[in-house]
Amino acid sequence: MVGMQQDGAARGPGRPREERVTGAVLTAVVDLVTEQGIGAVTMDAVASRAGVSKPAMYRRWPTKQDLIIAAAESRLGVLSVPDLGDFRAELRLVLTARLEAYRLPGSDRLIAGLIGAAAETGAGRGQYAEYTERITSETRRILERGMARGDVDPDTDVRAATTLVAAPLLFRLIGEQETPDARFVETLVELVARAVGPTG
Amino acid sequence: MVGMQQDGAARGPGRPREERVTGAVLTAVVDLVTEQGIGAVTMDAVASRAGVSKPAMYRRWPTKQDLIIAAAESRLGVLSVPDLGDFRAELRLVLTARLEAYRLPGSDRLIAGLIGAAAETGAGRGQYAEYTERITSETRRILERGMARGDVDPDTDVRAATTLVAAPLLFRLIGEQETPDARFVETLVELVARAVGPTG
Amino acid sequence: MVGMQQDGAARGPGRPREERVTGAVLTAVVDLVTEQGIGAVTMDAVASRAGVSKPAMYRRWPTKQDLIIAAAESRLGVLSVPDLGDFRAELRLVLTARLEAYRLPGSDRLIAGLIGAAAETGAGRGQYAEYTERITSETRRILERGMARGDVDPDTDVRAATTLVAAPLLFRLIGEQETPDARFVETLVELVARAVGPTG
Amino acid sequence: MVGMQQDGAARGPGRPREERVTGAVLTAVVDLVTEQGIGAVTMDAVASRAGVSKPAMYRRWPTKQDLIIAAAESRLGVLSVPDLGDFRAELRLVLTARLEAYRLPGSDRLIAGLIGAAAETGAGRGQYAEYTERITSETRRILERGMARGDVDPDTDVRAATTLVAAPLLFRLIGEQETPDARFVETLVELVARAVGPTG
DNA sequence: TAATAACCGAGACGGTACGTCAAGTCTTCGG
DNA sequence: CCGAAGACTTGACGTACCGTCTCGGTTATTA
Repeated sequence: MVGMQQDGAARGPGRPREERVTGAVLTAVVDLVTEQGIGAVTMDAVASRAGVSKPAMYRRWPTKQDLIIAAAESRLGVLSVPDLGDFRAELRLVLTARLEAYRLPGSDRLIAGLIGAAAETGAGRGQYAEYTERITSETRRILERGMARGDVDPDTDVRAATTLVAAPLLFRLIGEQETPDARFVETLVELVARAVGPTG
Repeated sequence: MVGMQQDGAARGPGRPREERVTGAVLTAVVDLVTEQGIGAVTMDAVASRAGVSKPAMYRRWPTKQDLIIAAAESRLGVLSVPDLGDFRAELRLVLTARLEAYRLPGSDRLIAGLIGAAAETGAGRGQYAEYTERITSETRRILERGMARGDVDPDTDVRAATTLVAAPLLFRLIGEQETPDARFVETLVELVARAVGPTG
Repeated sequence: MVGMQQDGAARGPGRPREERVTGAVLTAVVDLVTEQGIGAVTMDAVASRAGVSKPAMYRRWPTKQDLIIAAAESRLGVLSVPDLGDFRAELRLVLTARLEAYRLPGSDRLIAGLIGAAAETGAGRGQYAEYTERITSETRRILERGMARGDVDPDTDVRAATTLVAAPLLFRLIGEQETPDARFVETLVELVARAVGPTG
Repeated sequence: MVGMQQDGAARGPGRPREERVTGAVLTAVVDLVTEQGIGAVTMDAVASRAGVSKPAMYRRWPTKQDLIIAAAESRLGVLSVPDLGDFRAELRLVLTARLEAYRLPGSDRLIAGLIGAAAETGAGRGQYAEYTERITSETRRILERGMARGDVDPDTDVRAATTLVAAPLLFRLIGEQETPDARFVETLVELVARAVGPTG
């Protein structure tokens, strides 16, 4: 998270932050995006909807971008894929997890808003890259595991292959403006497996 | 284009629009984005830089989003790939053309701005989808040609494969915040060719 | 009038001006003021309502102020009071003529607009003063006639007295926002007659 | 005043308005009018000159008209004339007070702007009438006092006489475009005193 | 128990951009 | 040359949003 206090640390003096605020704000952002698009995500609108004051928000997220990123992350469980002994199966698990996140209502607009927000400032770009990294890292791990195991071609360019896996779902959601479905995931698994599978 | 008059049509009464304005404005947008990022693309700034008045701009593009979309489109030549007798070669040609467009300075910011702009209004979405269609249509054609020719698996899901081709370059540019290079294109050609190549 | 061609003069080459335009425009101004206030008197609105083009208007009245003054004048017949042998009677005639003009619907707004228009530019001020002069000149004449005749105090300051006569009707209309009536005129005649009547 | 908070009242929650803003803005309006005419009274210009933001101005005065009216009012001290035992003397005092206000530089343009502003909106008219009321009320009072005392004709129409007193100074300033002087006031005192003095 | 420190809602603040509107000019076509 | 139609520049309008700050008050930890 961005700008959040550590939990276990010894709390300093003064009134502690109300837990209520953080949750209410993130929920308000997601709801507003879902119902009315990111155009409706105004700091004032979020504050009003969450029943919270603006300073309380800015204490937690120093800019709007930070808030939107946090809201997007709150929809994306951190994924950890165990070794299933099979590249295809692990790949299917990764993509299905992403699919589920993308199928939540408003995800498309939230992510598009995220991209737009990152584009507006040079400042927000680092945080956005970090966000992307989180999306791709698990894919990289299963590719490497597959190479070690032998069901992925050992000559594969891992970074390129990772991009190949991560991009299509997002492109369908944002570029083609269409919510991806399970069939699409299944097709992708097949295509990617053939692309990086061991040669002949 | 958005809101532009037909060319050959008989002109109505009144003073005709000055061609100069349209070109100067689109150029100004692209230049501003390139030099200072979309944050600098203010309607006033564009007007000032193009030596044009704001009302003249709003007559052509009713909102800022429309203007940004039009500017992005003005950077994208319509691509037509001839039959080269080989799927790999045609695929390389398509991706290289896209690569060149993306390597133009400021393309990343322009496209990110485009996504953000489209996300802000329900209105802009149709135009954005149209923009995506232009990116993907040629790819679809060469896939179909390949299937007819026999160097693409006849069972391939064409739409899914199209997405697989179009997405990674864009993801690298926008998501990973990195300008793609020729090596990446080469790797992609190889991966995609193996993914959709004839089985066995 | 301002900026109008002489009538009898030898006309130059080219299409002559249509008489229709002048009348239609002045009527449109008065109607718009009456119905919606001077806020609605836009050059475009007037042109549209009169079924006339803007250049045609600007050929006749070089600025908006000129047009408004012309419209105001079109409501104010030039007054000429004959010698009635009695100051009170002549004064009553002058004030009644003004009363009738002021009672026309929209007169208050037209005059207030006139003042506002004159205030906006140093340029319009001369024309406005000329307009005021036309209002006051007849009053000055009957005062002088009364002094000669003997029913006005020969020591009267004519300019001050003229102001005393001209001002109250206008003040009631504009300042007190109330349409003056015949009783008010009668009272004014009495008050003014006592103010400037022969002493002793 | 227009839209201003009560003084003694318990203040509501939230950051209180800065007193500085109100004063600085009114001063800026008066200065701009004085130096360059009401044509120069732009909301942006006022804001810039007062060192204040536009929204801060619009929070206090919802339209430009309201601001101009408020600025005009800020130049008009509330007048209270004591019983001097003589109608002429009290009348002279009232008119001299008005004269001084009108002689302040820029008063003519400020008042003309005020009339124009009030004319543009139905909304502003109430406030303008209130402004006029303030000008005339003290005159009404001294007339009534004079009637009680006996140096004013008991049959005088008080409202008409009030108008007779208030109007000429303003007409000279606005209509005749001339700053009134002490001699004019003296002449008016004499004329009005004869108009309403006891008969016979 | 008192002081202190950080929190809370409410809402005003400066700044900046938005999209609109009006005035007055200019350009095309046709009469 | 006049007319209608409509685009053009200039410049102001009133609004919206961002991120900050100032209030009066509350809630915890420390002295």
